[in-house]
Amino acid sequence: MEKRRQVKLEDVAALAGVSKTTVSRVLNNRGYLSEATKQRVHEAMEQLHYRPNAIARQLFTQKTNLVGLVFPTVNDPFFGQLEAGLDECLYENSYRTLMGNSQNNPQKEEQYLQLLLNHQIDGLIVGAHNQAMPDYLQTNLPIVSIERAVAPQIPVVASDNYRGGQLATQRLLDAGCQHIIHTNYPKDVMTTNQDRRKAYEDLMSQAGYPAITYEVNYDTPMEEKKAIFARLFDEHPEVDGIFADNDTNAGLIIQVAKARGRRVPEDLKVVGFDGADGTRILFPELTTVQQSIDQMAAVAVNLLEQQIAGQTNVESVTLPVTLLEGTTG
Amino acid sequence: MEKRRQVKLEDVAALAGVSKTTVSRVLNNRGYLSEATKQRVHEAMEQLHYRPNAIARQLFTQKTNLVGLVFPTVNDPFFGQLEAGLDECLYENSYRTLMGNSQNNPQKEEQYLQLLLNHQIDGLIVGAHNQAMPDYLQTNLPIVSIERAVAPQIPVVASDNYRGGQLATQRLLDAGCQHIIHTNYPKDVMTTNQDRRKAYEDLMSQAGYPAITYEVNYDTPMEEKKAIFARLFDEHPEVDGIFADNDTNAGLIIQVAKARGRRVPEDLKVVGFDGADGTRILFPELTTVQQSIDQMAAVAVNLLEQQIAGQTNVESVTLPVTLLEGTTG
DNA sequence: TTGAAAGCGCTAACAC
DNA sequence: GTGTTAGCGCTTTCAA
Repeated sequence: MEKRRQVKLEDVAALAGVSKTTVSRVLNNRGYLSEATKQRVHEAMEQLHYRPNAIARQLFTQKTNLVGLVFPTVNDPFFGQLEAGLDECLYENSYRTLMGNSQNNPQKEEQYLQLLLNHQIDGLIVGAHNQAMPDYLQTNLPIVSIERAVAPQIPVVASDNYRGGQLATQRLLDAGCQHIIHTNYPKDVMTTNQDRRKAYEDLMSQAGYPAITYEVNYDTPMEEKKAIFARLFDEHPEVDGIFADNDTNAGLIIQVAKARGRRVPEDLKVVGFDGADGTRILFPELTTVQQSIDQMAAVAVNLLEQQIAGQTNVESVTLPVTLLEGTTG
Repeated sequence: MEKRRQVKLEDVAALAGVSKTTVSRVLNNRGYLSEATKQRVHEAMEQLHYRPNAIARQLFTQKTNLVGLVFPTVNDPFFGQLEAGLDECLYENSYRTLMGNSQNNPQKEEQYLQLLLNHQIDGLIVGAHNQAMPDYLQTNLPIVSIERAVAPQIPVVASDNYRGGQLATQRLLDAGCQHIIHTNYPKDVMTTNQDRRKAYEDLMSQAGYPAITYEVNYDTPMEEKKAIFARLFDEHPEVDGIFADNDTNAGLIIQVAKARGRRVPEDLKVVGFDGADGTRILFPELTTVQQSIDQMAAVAVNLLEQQIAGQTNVESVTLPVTLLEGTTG
């Protein structure tokens, strides 16, 4: 493959009849320069279509302005909105975004992290939903975690999941449900979703009802998820309310329920969790607990900025949730 | 800010008692090396937790293994699935993904492109939906476009949009609709969506009906979109069928219609376009034209690979679409 | 089978 | 105001 010869600083210097230093100064607008020189250099740059080589600069400055994002997938209303928000906020702080979709595969997540680190990223925002917590996260690389406890010293941005779980469960209880079932990740998955379960269990216990949780992992294929929900209805035909830990599962559950002749909300009430914008457009009827997704993104970037600026003891942040009234629950 | 001193190749060399060259050779598995040496070097690397600096390597090799993605937003069922697919395919080809959400803002798109180019990316995949076609796209950087004609020499991966438009319109005609309205981008937006409109217009003309298109831009805020659709119903109360150029608009239209007391599909039939997985979960009732999104991603990466490998005359690819039977149309 | 030295493109002391 | 020079961490001729 032919290597295209790039216009470099030296070429600009030659054309403008100055030294590399001067061009560099013009480029970075540093130091004293005569207007005439600036002018000539700018002209030379234009003429040659000069574009500075970020790699070379990065090698020197040890700063890449790159932030890595590691999430299960971007193909999801919640993560999609979140990553779009992160990208936007990072952009405003003049960072570029390196995307890594781990597909909830621990091995892939590790590989991604390795690669991102090799790329000398300036920071990392993680929200992958698995247990892999490699010890190279123990570097002093600025890291922010979203909805997931990674390590003690890493700040977490999360919704008030316990409160969300309360809102959802209470809503179903208020609607008169007596047999409420919950869906969530397996207990060993270290995500803050577990707080939603905790709230559900506490409220059910207080109300004197049994708490039953069906476990569905993030990377469970869709058909398999449907099979699990079908089993739910087989094993618990008395179910009259379901608190799903995310809207996608809520949608799937409603599909399965309807296919079995259950009417929603007459025979079965369903409350979801997330309330992403995309979901609101396609499925506005869904009653759900809405997270402040855009705010999460903004806060996360802010916490990362703080760390990059050298601040230590960056505090975790919990954000409020609201119940969104639909017709399914 | 204190600069963390990184372990470098030289440190490994010192510890292993060999030269930098040797370590580099071990790293890249190149040249002849005695097993004993390899062993010692590997041990030293482990001991020091050595991680090669990709930036330094990139400066030399002029290859970053980075591919830029420029799309309007990742917060959308279609683009979300597409970018997730691209990221996955690129990952398999050992490329990392640099994300750029242009928000359909030409200025932001240009800035993104500049930044991506400065980062010395190895290739670019674009699907932004605006007219900005900067002439620095005329570099010999490998580029693939998705669903958008950028420049003659840049290969495009697109669905058979004309066929899709036919399928959708014909479906509505077959269902007995006589007043079918279409939504699409303004005519000057250079996207292949215009082929959907063309098909609609051709079929309407053949059937002897007038063709009416309401124009909605990608970046139109949601409330404004709703206002446009409300206007649609005001101006054309006789409408009995709508072919929306994407599922999100279809969803919005159905919301507006229902709010005005129209029953779908009894009073109004709606057919969308895209058929992304996420949409299928949340709104399975929607009749829509499904694009082969995952395949688009795979093909796009393949075309990019071809260009990176030095191949010229890379051909554009058109992919098939299918009508997905729902209950709304 | 291994090492010395030059250089990728840029920046920043330190001179003048 | 501007230039000289060294060096960021790595790879690769070329020589031994």
